[in-house]
Amino acid sequence: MSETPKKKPGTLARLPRGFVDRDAAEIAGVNAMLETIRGVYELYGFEAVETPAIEFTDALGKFLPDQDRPNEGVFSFQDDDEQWLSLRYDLTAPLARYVAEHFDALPKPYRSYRSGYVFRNEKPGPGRFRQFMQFDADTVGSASPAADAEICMMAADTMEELGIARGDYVVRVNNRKVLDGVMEAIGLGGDENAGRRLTVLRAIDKLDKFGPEGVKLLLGAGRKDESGDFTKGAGLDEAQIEKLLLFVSPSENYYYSVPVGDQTRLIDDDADVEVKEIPLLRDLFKGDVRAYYDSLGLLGRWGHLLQDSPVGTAAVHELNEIVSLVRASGYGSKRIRIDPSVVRGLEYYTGPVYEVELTFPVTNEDGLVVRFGSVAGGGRYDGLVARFRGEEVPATGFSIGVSRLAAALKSLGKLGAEKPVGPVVVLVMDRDQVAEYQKMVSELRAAGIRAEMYLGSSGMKAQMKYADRRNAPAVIIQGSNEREAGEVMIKDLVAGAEAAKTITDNAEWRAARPAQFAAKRGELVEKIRELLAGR
RNA sequence: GCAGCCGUAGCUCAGUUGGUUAGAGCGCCAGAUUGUGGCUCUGGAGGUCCCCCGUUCGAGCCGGGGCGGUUGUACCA
Repeated sequence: MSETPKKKPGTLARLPRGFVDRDAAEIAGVNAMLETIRGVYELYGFEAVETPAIEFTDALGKFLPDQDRPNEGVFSFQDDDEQWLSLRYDLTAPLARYVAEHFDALPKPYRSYRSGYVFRNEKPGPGRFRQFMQFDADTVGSASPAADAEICMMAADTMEELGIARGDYVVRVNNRKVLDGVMEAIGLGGDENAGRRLTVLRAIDKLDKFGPEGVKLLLGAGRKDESGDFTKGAGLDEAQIEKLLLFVSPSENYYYSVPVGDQTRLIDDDADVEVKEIPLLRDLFKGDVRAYYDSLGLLGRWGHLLQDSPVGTAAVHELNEIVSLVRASGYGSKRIRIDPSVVRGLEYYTGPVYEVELTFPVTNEDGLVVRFGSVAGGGRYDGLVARFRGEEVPATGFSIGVSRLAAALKSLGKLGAEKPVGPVVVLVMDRDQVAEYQKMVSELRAAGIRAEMYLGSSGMKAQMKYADRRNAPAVIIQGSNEREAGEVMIKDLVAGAEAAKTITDNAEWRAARPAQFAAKRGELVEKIRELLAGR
């Protein structure tokens, strides 16, 4: 007795960082979300296909892990036969493997969708986890910008089906080849400048985060963050920076151009009216380059700036086609727009890239207002399947970050974050009557009503607390009194809680026993059904 | 990875110039109430003061190192 009982050391109940448990409310909410997304994709004619969570490491397009840091970025391990395997870090690379493996049997173009967990071995942050869910849709085997346009429209539809209002999100579109063309134009072409091009692209990607001033620093000498840490810049000169910023500065005018006869006409994005012809405009603004570009809108400006670059010109044409396709279907610039700051995945994208951004302020768990930013993204990856086959296979697709989007929907109140209604609980009043209680449960279950018998060993008060905690709609009480009368006592917990709000006195509370009624034992199922139907 | 801030009960946090047995609120469990959720009251359980080393007669507090968390930044297939 004198000895204090030492607590056994035991195993620490803890989760590695970047991983989360999901409770019933969360699962229900996300499942509803997945069903909604699936509905939109099916409507667009996409079909389901799934691949496993583990692939050969090289199939994911990842270099083999080196000895010292085999898990840098990707969770990897060696199989019995010493081949390297990895947990997938996205759903696109595995799809490319799938398509390549079943190429002859698949209809092409091949539209498919899939959802699942992906894994990244990196530092987690707010809204960033090491295991998270993605929902992808891809079209493989079509090089047409119509395939890209379709994905963008589907992305917009998905957001609205999920309850995000028009104007609270935007699908931003860019083209990797446009960026390549610009690099060339400022003298950053060629293999020897590959490293600097990367730095420049990354700087442009930060445009909406740091603004033009911050990007200017990153393109030049470098930038210091608020903790005092310094990020080295791209080291461009004033003229190059000026040109780049002119190129990527957003335009108030969302025009796109359509050929009419041998002329090109500008069409206003939203109003869908013809504006003016380019040759006229060029004369009008002679001498004022900025004003001229502004009047052209983004695509007009780009077309002009890139007129000497074949790649850039082709890219602008692609964007023009995407825009005119989505406009023709009624998707205005509030929903889908060209945005110069979209860079994305620096590795495998080869053409149009897109990103879905939420534009409304989100209040996080700590009550702070944060910009939520990107919840989905994708683009064209014509080279990915080619890694498995000799020939290039054009493909485009996008990926929704389900976990992130779920958090945003929760903040909007569009995700059922309510605790799901629990089962009807049959209390155990007398231990020797367990068989009878179990029979009640069976009758309810046979009638399709969620029900359970209390399986613990505590007294009635604890059983009531249990039912409360389960969010049970009702409990069934049968003690000796009721049993002798051939009855059961049914207590409506929701109505009871409501009634109790006005009772402050303890004696009254105990005497009142609100919202409960006796029913004949034979009418149990019927009465419960009525009670639940009243909800 | 780099930089800043922070680690005391399940949670949120007090804790004096370094000094006896480390506290509060909330939550949890039980009783008041033979068989009724809430309120109230009473009682109870719950601590490696993140870890290790050092300084000291003495460390939750001071010093060094590590680990963990968080924020910014980098990376993001």
